[in-house]
Amino acid sequence: MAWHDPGCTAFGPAACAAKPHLPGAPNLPVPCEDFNYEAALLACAAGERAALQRLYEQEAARLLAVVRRIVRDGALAEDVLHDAWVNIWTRATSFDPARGSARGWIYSVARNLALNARRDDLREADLPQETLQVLDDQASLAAWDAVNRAGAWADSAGRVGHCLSELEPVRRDCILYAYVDGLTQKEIAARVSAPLGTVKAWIQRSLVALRACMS
DNA sequence: TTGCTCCAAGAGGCCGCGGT
DNA sequence: ACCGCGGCCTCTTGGAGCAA
Repeated sequence: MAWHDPGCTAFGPAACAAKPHLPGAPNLPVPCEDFNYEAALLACAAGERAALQRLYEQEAARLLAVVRRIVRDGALAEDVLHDAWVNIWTRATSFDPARGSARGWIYSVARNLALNARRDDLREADLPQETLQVLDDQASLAAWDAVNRAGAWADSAGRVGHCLSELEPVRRDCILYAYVDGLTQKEIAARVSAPLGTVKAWIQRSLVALRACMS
């Protein structure tokens, strides 16, 4: 699944078209804070393919980061994400705005698929049944959390953005390269033209600073 | 052909040293 | 005290070799 419509074209494109990138940030799609997820999802349910494209442009990068953190495998994450978009498209009609936010629903779809993929990997390792049950419980909790606490999640994401903006640009880049783009520390060092040891220290200290800021 | 084991290479986290 | 830098250690992953 690959669309090539650059930039943010969410509902009300004028509202976010002028939104600037973070200074020096990686070239990621620009998420729109006022993106109407519910309208996009309902449009998907009505068969409007362009709505799925807008959702993809809005959330693809962040969903990939979330999935990648769960499955811990880049190629598998992309497969999971592909399945997630298919599910979002085919199951959009089952979304009920009365039961939770559209964004929470989207993340619950992706997260459940990611957890299932990870569980399948672990099952291949012949894990005890009780461990698998725990993973099932975690998947249920994750879905529940995503649907019922979407507001809190958004607040948290906002705090992350604020705390990231407090970091020096080059250090913020390192964090984004590592945890959004999935680059290795070696690749990051090459990209920011800094010694590997320095990049390691920057990431380590920036994470400490982020934790302190978030707490 | 498949499955298993071993090993080398790479990645990331932690820590210490030296400079400012 | 803080920061840049690099080394060390641990863990993961992928490939080679071998046996069933």
